[in-house]
Amino acid sequence: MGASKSDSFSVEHNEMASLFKALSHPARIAIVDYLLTVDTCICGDIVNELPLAQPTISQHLKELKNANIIKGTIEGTAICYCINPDTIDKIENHFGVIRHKLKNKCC
Amino acid sequence: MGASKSDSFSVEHNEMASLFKALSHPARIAIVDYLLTVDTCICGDIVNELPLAQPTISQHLKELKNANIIKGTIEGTAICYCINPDTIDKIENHFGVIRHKLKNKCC
DNA sequence: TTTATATATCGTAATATTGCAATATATAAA
DNA sequence: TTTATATATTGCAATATTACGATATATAAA
Repeated sequence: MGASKSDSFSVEHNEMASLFKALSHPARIAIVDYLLTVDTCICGDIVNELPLAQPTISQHLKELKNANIIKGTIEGTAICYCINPDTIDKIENHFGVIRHKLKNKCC
Repeated sequence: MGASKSDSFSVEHNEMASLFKALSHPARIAIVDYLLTVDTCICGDIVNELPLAQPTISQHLKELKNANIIKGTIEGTAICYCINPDTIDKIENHFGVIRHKLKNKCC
């Protein structure tokens, strides 16, 4: 085997797992962090910020985009990336539910 | 290649990535969800709840334990698993910081 | 049109993850 | 001690991820 049995789980569980998978690599955490640090959304220099080759960064950006964690809009030759607040909401909400359920627990 | 270049990233970025990696599989999301659903922490029946073989579940539980997302204490022959609220705090705090930074952004 | 710059895609090697059968371990009950 | 029950570990095959060189694409400037 090796493929995860995603068909066996609920849509919601799969959705949350996909979101977390997109955030499960330090380079992608660093990208999100960097996008939040710079003042504007015009971010053509992610490649210079991280110790990875350009194709590798492009691949990580694609995964973040596919997971709807970031959005990219074309600005001339560069691409402007920024965080998608809706997805952050979704994740925060997930932990809000966990927090709420934890309140009624023995530990 | 294939191994992620974790040495090249900050300890904090690696830590957050590890937490998300532990949550990046639908079975592990389902386990956390189930632990929050049952009334008590005595949870010997996770195997019956999920469509996976016992060794597979054991492996997923181990990953959640290694990431400090769940704790397990021995209760006779069974093991009592429950969520570690401290780790939930850590993740919520991470998104709190993101949320705060997003407030000062253009998009 | 040519050149420069920014990003994406392809192909591929190295490594990691997933899932499970078989087996081991450990405690409780008989 | 023997048997039953619960969980962990081992070993391995199938698949996924990571990283990057080479190359493609696309827009801007010269």
